[in-house]
Amino acid sequence: MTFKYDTIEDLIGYSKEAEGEYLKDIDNKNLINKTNKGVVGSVIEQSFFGYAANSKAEADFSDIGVELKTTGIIKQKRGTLAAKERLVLNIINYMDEVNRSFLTSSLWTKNNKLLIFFYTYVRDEKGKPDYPYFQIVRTVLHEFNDIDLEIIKQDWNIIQDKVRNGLAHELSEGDTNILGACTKGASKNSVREQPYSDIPAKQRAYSLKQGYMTSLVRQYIKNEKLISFTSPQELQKNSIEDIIKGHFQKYIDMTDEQIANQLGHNLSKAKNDMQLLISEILGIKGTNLNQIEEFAKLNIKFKTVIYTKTGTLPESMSFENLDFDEIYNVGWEDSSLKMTMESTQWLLVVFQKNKQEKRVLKGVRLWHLPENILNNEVKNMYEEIKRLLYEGIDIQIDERGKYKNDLPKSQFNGVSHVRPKGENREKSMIELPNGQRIPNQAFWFNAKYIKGLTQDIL
DNA sequence: GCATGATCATGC
DNA sequence: GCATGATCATGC
Repeated sequence: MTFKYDTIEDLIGYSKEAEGEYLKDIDNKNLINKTNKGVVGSVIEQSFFGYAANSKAEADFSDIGVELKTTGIIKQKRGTLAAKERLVLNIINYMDEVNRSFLTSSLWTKNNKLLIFFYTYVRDEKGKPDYPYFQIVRTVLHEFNDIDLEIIKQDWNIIQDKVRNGLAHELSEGDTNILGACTKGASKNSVREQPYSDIPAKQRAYSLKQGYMTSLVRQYIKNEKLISFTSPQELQKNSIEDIIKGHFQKYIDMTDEQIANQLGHNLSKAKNDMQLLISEILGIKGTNLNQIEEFAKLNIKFKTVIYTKTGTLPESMSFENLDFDEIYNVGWEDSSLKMTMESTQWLLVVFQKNKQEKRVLKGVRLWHLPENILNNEVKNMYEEIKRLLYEGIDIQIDERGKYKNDLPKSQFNGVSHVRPKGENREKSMIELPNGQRIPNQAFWFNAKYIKGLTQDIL
């Protein structure tokens, strides 16, 4: 193989020429019609750069230490941009990687400089990917900053520790923050040997998680500025969760008013007020949490959990409105519900009301939905909704004008349910794919389930 | 106390 | 004008 790029600058310079181009105009080898999965990577490698597909261990542009990657951007409901998926890096050879240090790891040697082609992932009117009209919007040489690097090192060590303890078969993407160990292979049966156990482990690859990729989209495409609340030095000693907990520690057992007073913050009824207060607890004034670098990169969202003075948890936890058109058309694996639930970490901020009905901070916890709950209870609920959309939902109106339906209730599996959420009746009616009309519905975690996750904090 | 339907208030 | 966080209302 010969390369015409003697320096990284040359390579970047040439890559910039792809910006604005549609895939159909780059594809001079007619690859779009031959392949589909990974088609963007193939077109960029073979047509734009003109070299043959490879799966070699060294970086794609090994002379200058650069690995080529392509990644899709989607537009979300409200117009914001997000990464379509995690970015998959190299496969983890458990037998070999376990003997390496971070700096000599396959991860670092292959991926420390990434040339990323961001493209818009668009669909045709049938909902299928419209490959010819994928557009390269930005090409970037991405290097990890010091904060990213410390978090990635922590993540790499978490993965290493599991392998060293003979637990490679128990690896899960939820274990880590930026660097994931995602399954990779033709089927569930794609397994590999691991060094300290006889149990075959699923084949996995390092990945940059979706939340992190979305933060790159925001930085590189939208030119958003993110503000950091921690430092590389602090991250060398502590995990993100411990750092967050440390910031909250001195406010525990204070009411939200007392916390606000201490911070010189005026509590308001604004719905982002709790976000502003949490930002201030973390030492940043006047910003929503999504502008904090670590929250963006780790895809941390917050939820308040408010117990009564007697220790009951009256309210379930609501999430996005369900998009019934999507559920009707899209399978579980590609659903936005699965995407949201597997890529988000929730900062649960737990309060309990005191005798005066004031909210008293009891503690915080970083939580993500465990993989087995996602792939069983939540998936089953999704499939049940899908079944009802095909077979018709039983929608009734009682004598008081309340709508009743047979969508999954809290008894369905003890974890989640479907429940209306929206403005008043007139404004919240939506139409289902089969033409039925129903009040807007959202996804909820049952109060009991949330109680089980947080009760010990009281 | 719990389940479930309903809707307010505000930001984007 | 809609999405979303929060909470109310009602019946058992």
